[in-house]
Amino acid sequence: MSPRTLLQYEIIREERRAQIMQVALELISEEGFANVTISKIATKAGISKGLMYNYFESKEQLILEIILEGFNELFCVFDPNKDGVLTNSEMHYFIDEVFVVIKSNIRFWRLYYMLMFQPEVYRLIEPEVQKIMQPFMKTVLGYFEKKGSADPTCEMKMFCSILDGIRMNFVMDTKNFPMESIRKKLHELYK
Amino acid sequence: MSPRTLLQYEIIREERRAQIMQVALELISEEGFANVTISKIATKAGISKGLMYNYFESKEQLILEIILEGFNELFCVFDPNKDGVLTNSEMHYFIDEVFVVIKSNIRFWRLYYMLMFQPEVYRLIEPEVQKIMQPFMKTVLGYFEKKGSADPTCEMKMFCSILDGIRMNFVMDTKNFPMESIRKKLHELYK
Amino acid sequence: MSPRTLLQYEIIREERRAQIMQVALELISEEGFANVTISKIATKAGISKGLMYNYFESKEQLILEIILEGFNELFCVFDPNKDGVLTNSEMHYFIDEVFVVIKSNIRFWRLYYMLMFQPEVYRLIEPEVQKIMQPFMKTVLGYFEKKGSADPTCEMKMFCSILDGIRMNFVMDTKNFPMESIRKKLHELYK
Amino acid sequence: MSPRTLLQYEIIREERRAQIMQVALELISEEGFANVTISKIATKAGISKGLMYNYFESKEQLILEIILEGFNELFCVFDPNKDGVLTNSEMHYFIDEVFVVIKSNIRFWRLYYMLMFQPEVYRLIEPEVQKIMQPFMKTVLGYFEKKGSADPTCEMKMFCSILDGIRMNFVMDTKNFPMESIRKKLHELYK
DNA sequence: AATGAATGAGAATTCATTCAT
DNA sequence: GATGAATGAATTCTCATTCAT
Repeated sequence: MSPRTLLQYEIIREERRAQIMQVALELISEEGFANVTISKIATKAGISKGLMYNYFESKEQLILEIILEGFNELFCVFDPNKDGVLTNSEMHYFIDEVFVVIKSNIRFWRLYYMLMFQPEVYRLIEPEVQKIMQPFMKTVLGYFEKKGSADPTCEMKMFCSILDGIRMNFVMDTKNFPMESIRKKLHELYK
Repeated sequence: MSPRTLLQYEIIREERRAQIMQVALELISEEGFANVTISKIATKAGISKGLMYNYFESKEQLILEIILEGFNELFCVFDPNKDGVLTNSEMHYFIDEVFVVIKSNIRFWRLYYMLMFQPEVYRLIEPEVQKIMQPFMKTVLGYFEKKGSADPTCEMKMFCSILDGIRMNFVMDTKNFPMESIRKKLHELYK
Repeated sequence: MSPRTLLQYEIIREERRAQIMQVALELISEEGFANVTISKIATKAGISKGLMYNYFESKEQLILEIILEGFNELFCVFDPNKDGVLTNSEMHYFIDEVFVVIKSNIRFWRLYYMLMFQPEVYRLIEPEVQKIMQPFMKTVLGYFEKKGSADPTCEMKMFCSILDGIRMNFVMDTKNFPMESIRKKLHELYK
Repeated sequence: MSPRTLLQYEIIREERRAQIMQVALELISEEGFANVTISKIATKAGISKGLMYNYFESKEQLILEIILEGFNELFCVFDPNKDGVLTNSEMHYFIDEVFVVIKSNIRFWRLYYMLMFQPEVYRLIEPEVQKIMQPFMKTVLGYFEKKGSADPTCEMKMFCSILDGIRMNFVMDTKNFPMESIRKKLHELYK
């Protein structure tokens, strides 16, 4: 029989990669970081340990790729127009998007906050995080400057902290967190 | 010299315990959770590995005790008067205290947020966390109810989220976080 | 186009085999034994891992075939005439040939000495080595006997040792070894 | 009971280290390089795998230490007087010593020649080898210069090659190599 | 003939914990 | 109380080999 075509191999690879990343994200999200082993991921993905290394160079790389992919998905959302200037209505669109994004990817955010507090892992992703966060923060800063805030930097940090706090509490206890009213409250706060 | 009394031994023991816990907290805070071993703690504390087990049943127990002690220190602060009712000025005293508490024990809070996102560890401390947080949240809830808030639960969750967000960003990047202006901002927000 | 004949297939097959062996020899010679994997050989040879097993039963077999083929190439040289008797001038022709042979296949000799010191691999090739070396040694022994040496066996072993030492030092540091003057020195020694 | 004294621990450590190195050298010598695992060494030494790492940082380090210790034992022999000048009688003392040294440590020399042909391992020990070999070669070079040799460098390389060849053939087949007559032959050669 | 995904056995290494002294 | 040698289970990672296509 003839061998698989390159395309077929490519498809298999992409599916497997996605599957492994998915499974790894689930496991980390559920069992915490330290308890997830290559073995567990492989078992849950229904493949052998060895095959993991056909798709990812190392456990570290796998984590890195999961987190980077997660960030990449956020990219478009967090940069609504290219001039980096937020109008009032865009600010509120922004806030809504924050809530959409977190609700649609709880596990990623759980992983994100896990990593934030693991210095040795965070160091790995810091550059990427900065690359995404910086323009976002700059845009927000610009917004407060334009509004004539007395201390725009403080306002911006406050805004980011509030978002972090909300996200954090939401991923910690998804069921009981009143996301919808919090969203409204936030709109009100930045009216 | 006369042999030490039982009391003296007890005091020495307690000091040793406290020292070990202190060292462990420092190490975890600096090097992250996964990289701290019993060996490192023992070395930094100037004792042998074996002796660690004379003071703490297991590594898990050591962590648990660190976190519980940290919470115990917060107890008094977070329950200013026994009726659990906050006046306006008490609320602002409260806010100030939050900032004092975090600034005076950054490492503890770093550990706290580390553990928040480690499900299997968090499970261990959850009861304690609840025991401390519940009265606090109830008090805050009462405050917003008394103020006639339309959705006091949401207000309370928002308040807690904001505090978490601030603490989190502060412990993540202590040097650059504008703690003082954020504190003022917060007072303003809850005027 | 007409399909290839069986003969053509056979030729292609042989060429492929030879190429794989060549590539393997290069890799082993450059990167050492332990670091050469079937994967690397296949990649460098431009074929798939799987196909390797179409040409060679196992990694061990591949090594074996490389070394045996190397020896086969030496056969003719080391047995200049069939009576096994060396005249004086043949002895010197011999010495020259030793130098020609080693210079023309440094990598093979490097592999040869690698294997000499890997008992478990050497065991595999020992019979072949013996089959080639024995007549050679016998011939050399005869030479010294005919010359009336007091201890021809010792002379023969000495001669072989010297050759080994020269080869070894040459393959170890090809660039700096004064091969030509050593060759002359050797001729002088056995004048 | 009182704990062991520092001296007692020191003694235990030194004995264990020596034992492990001894066992490792034997195993490598008998089974070849690639087939010796930490597991095998531990088992033969009657200890757990884990304990190996209490004594040696890594497998690589263990090898390195074995080879360096072997070289250190040779140091004194290979530098008979400090001026680095060999008289005729010293040269012959030298030759005798070469034979004494190799006969008394066959396994070390087997390991040495194994390593010579493993580029990736040899790189590790090359500096040490050079440090020991260089003065030796310089001394031998001086000897041939003083004797008025036409090409002292070539003479020196030849001398080294012969020694290598002899050592190599001896460790390869200790039983059948006529060491004593070869020694005499060598004396004769450099009369 | 040809591919490369997949396997599985085994390698090095780490570390919480135990234990004889 | 105090030590650190010793254990053993678990972890990451490698690679020769097989196999469906």
